[in-house]
Amino acid sequence: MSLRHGLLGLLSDWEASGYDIKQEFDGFVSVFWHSNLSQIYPELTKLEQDGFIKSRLIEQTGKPDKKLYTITNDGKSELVKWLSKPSTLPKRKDAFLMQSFFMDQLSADETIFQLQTFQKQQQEKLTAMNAFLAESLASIRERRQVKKRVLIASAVYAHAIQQEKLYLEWAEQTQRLIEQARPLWETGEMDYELFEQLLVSVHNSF
Amino acid sequence: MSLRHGLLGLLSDWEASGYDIKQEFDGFVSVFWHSNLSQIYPELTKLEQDGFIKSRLIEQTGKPDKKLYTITNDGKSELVKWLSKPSTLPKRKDAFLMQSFFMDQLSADETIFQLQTFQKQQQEKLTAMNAFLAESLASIRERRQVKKRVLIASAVYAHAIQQEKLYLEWAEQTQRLIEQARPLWETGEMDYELFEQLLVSVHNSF
DNA sequence: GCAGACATGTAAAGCGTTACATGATTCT
DNA sequence: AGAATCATGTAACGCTTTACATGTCTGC
Repeated sequence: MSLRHGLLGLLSDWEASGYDIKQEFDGFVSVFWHSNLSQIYPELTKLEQDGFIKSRLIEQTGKPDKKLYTITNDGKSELVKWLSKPSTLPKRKDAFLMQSFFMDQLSADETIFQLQTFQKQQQEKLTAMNAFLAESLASIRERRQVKKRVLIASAVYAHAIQQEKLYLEWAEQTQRLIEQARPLWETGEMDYELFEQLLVSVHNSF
Repeated sequence: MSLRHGLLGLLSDWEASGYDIKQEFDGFVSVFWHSNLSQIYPELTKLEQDGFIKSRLIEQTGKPDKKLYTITNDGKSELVKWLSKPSTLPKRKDAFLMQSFFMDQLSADETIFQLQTFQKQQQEKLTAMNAFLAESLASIRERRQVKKRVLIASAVYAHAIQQEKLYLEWAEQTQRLIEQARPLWETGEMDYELFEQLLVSVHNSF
């Protein structure tokens, strides 16, 4: 039931089309949610049928016509109801961490290569996110836009950046760990003292 | 296609039943994946049909009989094939961050209450995770278990703990942020200088 | 006596992704 | 000439969750 409430949330302070909403899901909102147009359009139709949003048709020339949605009072109270409900802690699904977990099945070089590939992509993502936040902040300043949503959005995005940064650092650290544990990968065995030392270093890294 | 490979990964160094695997999904593995028995059992059946795993029936008294699965050579090479493939960056879906993003629709007190509720649950989770890691490390030491999987598992788990800790700290920080921005919540307006200052503090928190 | 651990499954409903379908305008 | 942007949708398929179904033993 989260896409539903995500749509209501976005429409709670913004008149938008399905297409507009998709842009947000690919931009700012992507740090905590995403969705496809083929899911968004039917969900908007359902929300309108339930009376939580209503639409008006904008005829355009040169571009296809579009439907702009706004939230109704019913929709707003449904949103507030959802916001007031304590949410269960998010359950993580992370295919890359899962891959990492099983990488004892690969050679040391292959393992490090995989971590490096991830690291590069992650670094690019972080750079883009930093640029995006800087740009947003600049635009907020320029327009002197004092809004609650703007403040929270910054806090949420800053947190997302920190998360991604931590993940990047982990990928770097773990490459060094595998490098140090090379004998274990190469021969399947290792001096217990060194092993213990590595475990301790992992434990102390936080 | 990730549950499939998760099952192969777990069976790659362990003979286990569907029920055993579910225990792992609720324990250690839960930091990066989870699943239900009603999904695990059919998937195991499919994997066996595809020749990636094979089973033997253990007859038990007092308990229901159980099927223990082991990985086949085909299964192992399928796993390695998957492990060697670079995975796309994980896309986050986090209903609580989404709620937070829209909390400008609640009062300052309600917003802080929601963050506090999350904080408490998150604190409990972290405490449990710390205890779990300490226990694992103790058991590893006791059994002098020198294994690649053990080393990676520790690194993965330590990272998961850091992630959760960061999230907890964010919830604490954000409560303070809302507190400082109370005029914005209460009256809808705020001194631009103070607002800018808050934005800068969010930006500098990382 | 009842809850929980052990153990395996099926069925239905809900959620999410990918592919298909259309069509004008603008940019490279 | 071909790709990208704007704009809305349907259909098929796959993945995930929740509910249903069964039955013994152990501990409170």
